[in-house]
Amino acid sequence: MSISVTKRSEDYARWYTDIVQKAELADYGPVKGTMVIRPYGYALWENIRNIADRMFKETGHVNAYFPMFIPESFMHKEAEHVEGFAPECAVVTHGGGKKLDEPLYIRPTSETIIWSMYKKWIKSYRDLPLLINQWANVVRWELRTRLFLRTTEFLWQEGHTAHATFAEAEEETRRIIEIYRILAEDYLAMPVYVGKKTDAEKFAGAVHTYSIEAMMGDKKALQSGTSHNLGQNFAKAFDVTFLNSENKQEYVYATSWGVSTRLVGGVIMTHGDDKGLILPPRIAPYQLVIVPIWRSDDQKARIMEEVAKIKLQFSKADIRFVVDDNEQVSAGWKFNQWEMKGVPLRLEIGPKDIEKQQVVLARRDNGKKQFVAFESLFSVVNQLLEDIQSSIFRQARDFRDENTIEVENYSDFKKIIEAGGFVKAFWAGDGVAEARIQEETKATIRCIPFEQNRKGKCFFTGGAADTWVIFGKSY
RNA sequence: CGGGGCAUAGCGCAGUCCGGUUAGCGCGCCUGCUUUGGGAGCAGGAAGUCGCAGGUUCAAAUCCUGCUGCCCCGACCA
Repeated sequence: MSISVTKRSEDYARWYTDIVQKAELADYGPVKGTMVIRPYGYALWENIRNIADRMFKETGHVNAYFPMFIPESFMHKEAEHVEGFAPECAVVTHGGGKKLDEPLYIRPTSETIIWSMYKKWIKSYRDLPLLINQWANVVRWELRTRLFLRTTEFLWQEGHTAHATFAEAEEETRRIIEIYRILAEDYLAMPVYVGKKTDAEKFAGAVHTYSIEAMMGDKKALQSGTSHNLGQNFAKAFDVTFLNSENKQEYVYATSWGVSTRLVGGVIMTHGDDKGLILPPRIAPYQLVIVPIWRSDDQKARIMEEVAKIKLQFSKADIRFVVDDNEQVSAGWKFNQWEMKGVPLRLEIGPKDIEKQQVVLARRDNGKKQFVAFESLFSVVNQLLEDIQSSIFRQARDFRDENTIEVENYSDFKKIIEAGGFVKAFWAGDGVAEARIQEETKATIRCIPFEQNRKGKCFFTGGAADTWVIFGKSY
C-alpha cells in the first residue's frame, strides 16, 4: 500500500477512489460493480444509519423487512415504473436446479412487493396511515459504477407509507425531505439545496419527487436523498383500496423515500483533502485518536497511566475514541494514517506533556495544534468537536455558494457550466427545452428549490418566470 | 454498449519493441537488535502457475490468435 493519494487537482476521480481504498472504507468485490464495505466504512454508514433511523422513529415510522425476490408480473403492473427500472434489473431465472415458471426480479426498489402486501393489510381508514421503513440491499445493473456513488448492489433505507388523503401523503413527503436535509446538513455537514424534481428527473411512478442536492469538491451535483409522493399510482396498480369514514371505497395514497450508502461518497467528496478523508465529528467512527509517545519503559508506564484516566473520562462522556499504542510504527506514521482516515481530533501525549500536565490536540480540518492542560481536556475536546463540525459545514457551504452563479442568458450559462459549478437562474422552459440544454451542455435541472420569492425573466426562453432553479452536471 | 488504457510477489512498477542466465526493483510482510514528538535504521529471510486458453519455436513474461477482468472517457441512469 503506497502512502499517499492522487492530488485532487490532478485527477479528482482517482483521488476519490484512492481515498476510498486507502482509508479502508471499501474495496472492489469480485463481481463487476460490486463493493465490499470494510469495517471502517461500515462503521461510518452505521452512524449515519442510526441517526436517520432515530429520526424516522421519532416521526412515527417502524421498521420491517420485505423479500428481495419480486415476481416478474409485479414489476409490470405500474407502467412508468417498469419502464424506468426493467432495463437495470437483475433477474433470477433458475432455482433448485430448474428453470422457474416465473422469473424473479432482484429488487431495484420495493414499491411493488410492498404494495402487494399493503393490499392485504389495508381495509379501512382506521388502518391508515401505515408508516413502514426497511433497511435493505437493492440491486441495479448499472453500466458504469463507482464505489459508494453507484454500485450494482448497495445498502439503503426505503420508507413506504400509505395515507388516506393526498394532502397527508404530501405532508409526509415534505416531512421526510426535511429529515434528509437535517441529516445532510446537521450531521454530515453537507449543505444541500432542497427542492422539487422536474418531470424529466422524477422517480418512475411518482406524481412528484423532492430531493436534496449537494455540491461535491469538483463542483458536480450529488443527488443525496429523494422523497416521492406516489399519489394513487401504486394503489391503482395493486388495487389497494380502503373504506373511508364516509363508507366509500377509495384508492390509498402513497409515498416512498430513501437515502443510501451514496451518502458516504458525498461525505468524502464534500470534505476530503489531499491528505485524505475529513470526517464530521457527529458521524466519525472515531472522533479522536490518542497517540501515546514514549522512549523508555518508565515513560511508557507513566503515560499509559495518564491515558487510562483520559479513556475513562471519554468513555463516560460517550466520546468515540481509539488509542493507537502500536509499538511497531512511528508516531509520524500514525499521524499520517489517522489523517488519511479523517479522524477529527488527534491527542498526542508524551514525556514532555506529562511533566507539564498537558496534552497536544491537533485538528484534522485545519491542522492547528494546541496544548491543553489535563484539567480542561474534556471541555476543550467537546468544544473542538463542535467547532470542527460547524466549521467544515461553513466551509462547504461557502464553497458551494461561491460556485453557484446566477445567470441571465444562455451564453453565460454555458460558460459557468463549462468552467464547473451550479447555475442559479429563472426558468420558464418546458421538458423539451430542458432536454436540449442537457444535450448541449450535459447540465440538468437539479431541483426547483422550495424557497421561491422572486420573479424574473427566463434565461433560456426569455419569458416571464416566477420560479428559479438550480442547474448542474451531476454524478 | 462505443473509444482508450492496463493485467508480472500483498501494493506500486521495470522488463515485452528486438524471444535466450536462476524474472528484477521500491514499499509492505517475517526474524533479531536499535528506535518512537510528522511517513525510523541495520542485518538476515519468505513470498511469483508473469490474467486465462491455445499456437509458433530448440527456447515465450516477451511473438501470434482467442477469451476474461479491471480502470478512465463517452452513451445510459430515481
